[in-house]
Amino acid sequence: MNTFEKLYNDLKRKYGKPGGQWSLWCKRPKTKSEKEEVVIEAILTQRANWKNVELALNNLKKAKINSLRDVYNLSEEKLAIFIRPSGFYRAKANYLFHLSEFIIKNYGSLEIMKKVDTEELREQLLALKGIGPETADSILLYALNKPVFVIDEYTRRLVDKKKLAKNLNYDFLQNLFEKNLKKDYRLYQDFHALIVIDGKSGM
DNA sequence: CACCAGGAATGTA
DNA sequence: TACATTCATGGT
Repeated sequence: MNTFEKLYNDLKRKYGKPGGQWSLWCKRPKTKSEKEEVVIEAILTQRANWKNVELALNNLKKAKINSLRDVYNLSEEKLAIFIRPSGFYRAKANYLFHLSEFIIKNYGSLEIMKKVDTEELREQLLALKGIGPETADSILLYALNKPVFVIDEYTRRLVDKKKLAKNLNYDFLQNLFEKNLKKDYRLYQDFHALIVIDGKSGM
């Protein structure tokens, strides 16, 4: 067992199955609706406190906006009002609207989108405004069950602290984790969640 | 009251 | 390539 597999086992032993905010993202299998919720949350959670994401999500649910198609049928202005608590709301409304438009118009559903090659999907997502590597990979991993390892600030801190690498570049770290782990989306989902949970628990 | 959270785009040198 | 700034709300 290598360093990365050991690290996963340690975190798993310490925190168990990822809960709280992660119970949905790490749920398997997810319903169609749950996958779409993950896509929406992937945008809302950018540089935001999860509590604020929940407030925004509740606003959407109260307004019966539960799908990407619902989002696409809204105006950006109305969307912005609902997601206001998540911060950067004008920018996020714009990002989320265009992401929904992209998925609905090009694929119609996440189930059909999932059939496309992972690298191609990643390129397409990265071409959209407001979607960088972490958000793109979060959507691929948690909404489409594609085996791509998500890198974030907590991952960088952990890699730095454990001295697993000196280069903290996104693509480098992603490749580092992927080449040292079994290519399994379930492992990637839980591992990344545990890294964030561990990072937030102080220390 | 100051600080900051699952980022990403834009501007400057 | 490498930083600095901007976007914004609500929790602590």
